[in-house]
Amino acid sequence: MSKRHAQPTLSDVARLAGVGVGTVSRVVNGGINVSPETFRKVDAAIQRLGYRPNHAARVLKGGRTKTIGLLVPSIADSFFASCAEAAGRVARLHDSLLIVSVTKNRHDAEMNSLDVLMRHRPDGLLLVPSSSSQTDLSRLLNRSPIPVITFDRPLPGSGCSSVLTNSFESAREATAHLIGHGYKRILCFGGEPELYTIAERVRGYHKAMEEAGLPPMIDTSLGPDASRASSLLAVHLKSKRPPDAILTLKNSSTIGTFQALQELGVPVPSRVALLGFDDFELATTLRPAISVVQQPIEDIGRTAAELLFAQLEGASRTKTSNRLKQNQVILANRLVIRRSCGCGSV
Amino acid sequence: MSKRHAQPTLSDVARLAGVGVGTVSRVVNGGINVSPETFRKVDAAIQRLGYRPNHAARVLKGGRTKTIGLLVPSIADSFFASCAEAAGRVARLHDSLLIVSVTKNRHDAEMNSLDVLMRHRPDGLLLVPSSSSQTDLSRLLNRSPIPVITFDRPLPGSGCSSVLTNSFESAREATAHLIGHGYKRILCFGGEPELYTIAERVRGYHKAMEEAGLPPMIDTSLGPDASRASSLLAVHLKSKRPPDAILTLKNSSTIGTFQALQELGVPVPSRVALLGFDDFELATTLRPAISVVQQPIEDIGRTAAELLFAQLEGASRTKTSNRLKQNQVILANRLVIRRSCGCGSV
DNA sequence: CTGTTAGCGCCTTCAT
DNA sequence: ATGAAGGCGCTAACAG
Repeated sequence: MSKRHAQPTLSDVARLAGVGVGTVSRVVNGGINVSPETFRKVDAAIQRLGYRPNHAARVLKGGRTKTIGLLVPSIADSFFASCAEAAGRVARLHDSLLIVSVTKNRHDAEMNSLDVLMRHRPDGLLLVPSSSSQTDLSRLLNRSPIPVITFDRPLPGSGCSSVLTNSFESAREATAHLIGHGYKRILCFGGEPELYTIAERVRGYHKAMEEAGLPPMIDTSLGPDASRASSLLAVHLKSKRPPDAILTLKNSSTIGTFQALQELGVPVPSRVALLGFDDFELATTLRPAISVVQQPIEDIGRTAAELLFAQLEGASRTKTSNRLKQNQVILANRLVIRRSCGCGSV
Repeated sequence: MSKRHAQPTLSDVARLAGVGVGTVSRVVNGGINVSPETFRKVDAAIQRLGYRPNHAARVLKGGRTKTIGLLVPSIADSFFASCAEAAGRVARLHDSLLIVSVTKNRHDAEMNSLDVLMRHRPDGLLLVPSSSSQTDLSRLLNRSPIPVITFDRPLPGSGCSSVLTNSFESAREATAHLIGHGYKRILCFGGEPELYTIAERVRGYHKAMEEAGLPPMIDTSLGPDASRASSLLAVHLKSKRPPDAILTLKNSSTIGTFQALQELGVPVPSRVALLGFDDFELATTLRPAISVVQQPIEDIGRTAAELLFAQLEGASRTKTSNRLKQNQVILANRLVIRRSCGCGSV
């Protein structure tokens, strides 16, 4: 250890233990073909020096980095945070760590983050693509030799497996539930219609309305945060055909809509019923309790990570990775009925 | 590129461009001392091959890993998720990435995660210590040459800088506010009294009660989740000295307490007032709106990260890191008065 | 300006 | 069972 404060190396240990570096290496990696006595000596030296293998050197030598890249719109968002936690658990089971970066749902930030991320040579990548149709993203991913799983949204044409939920079906089901209550003027309300999940939900809503012979009312101008909910809804409520029910398209829209309704003094569900996408902690505590379509958040993150490690292991032992690569896992959402849709109240 | 699918290396690029590896290296690192024409040639080769520097090799060569370790109790917790997001932003400004791992507030998991994390040789560490007094943690940290900043909680005896909030003072202030309302039987309610922040808040509560000549009522048996809030509160409310106000000690306790009160049919604030630690998104939407002590969450994460990078840069240019190392940043909490404490209602 | 070379720390043969 | 040596991809130092 010539330099001050430098971490001890294999040869430091070897010198202290009076053996060769090869022997120390063997000890570190399980100690096969090492005599008990030597093992003891070396181990003592390791402890005394506080030796830790240099990860970079191992990686350079050709090993895995034991890291998984996680690229999500935001880490502060409860949905993605829970996915991340679940994925992290799986990663740790595989002795791997998560390198996290954010896209803000913007293509430029996404490409940039991805570029930085890839420098670190993660063994695999968990990705929530900001858009479904970025050919440069697909090309970049295709050129890279590591497996990529997208979740929450697919990336068509990239050949990546995806973990999704049945947004279309559950939106249709949720809308049908509202229709079953007798509501005729059901507003489909939210923002970011360019996102896959939002588009699918709008499609499901549309289908259900169509099947019921009801005219669709769609407003996806709310934006990523729900700050404009109140003014937007005020207009809707004053129009000639004010909605008698609202289907909101995501977590923040649901909350924003409820807040706006409360602020505007609109009784829920008697004047306007509410049914929203994504469950949230206080949904049962608000009055009325909010009916929602609940996504299996933990399952999404966990499944995506499991799929990734399956490909990682499959790739190292066989070349039939094609079957795995075509996988598309669709998880089922659950309609959780509480009060805001009109159920339970007279 | 002999091996299939292997990433191109410097020498691959050099060969294709017909130059030496050194020249390619120069181009990659900014292109100083390279003729425009050579630069162009090399750059073209880089593009064509899709070359990316091998991070491991650079690190092995002695460079920074450009990663920051982030070790928090949970990443799904909104408080730590927001801290992480803020820290991540700062990290990206410094061209670094976040490696995230969780402790679950358990010492064994913490040591384990730390061990795995340190293998990756992060340039620095952002840590929320599970306990204030783990000598083995301090020892491990001291032996490692990288700067460590703790946040939310200090790690006395480790020499690490910390970013904290004034839990004691703000709890005292919050309690004083409740006392000012005229409440006499103020219950201090929550769980995990072994955590620094909780202990400090209890201390602040205690101080305020003492100053007012009121007998303290403290129950810290709630546990990490607030599942037992309802049964615990039922007992308190049926006792001879039922509380007329409650100070909750953290986010989940506040929410759990509110839910329990609602469930038990206890009117807030008329029968029991509520004031809680940590703001949350729906605090203004609940009825009554919840009064809280609001922590500057983003600032905590950001400041911790900034402190870390300051040390990182300081260390590389001078040895006067001691002054920096003694830093202890205390951020101010803010008492946000809404309705649940009794303000605004008649 | 550019090519060559010596390691960084580790693992993996290959001898012994 | 152990030691010695080569090379992973890169940067920095030196030679031209």
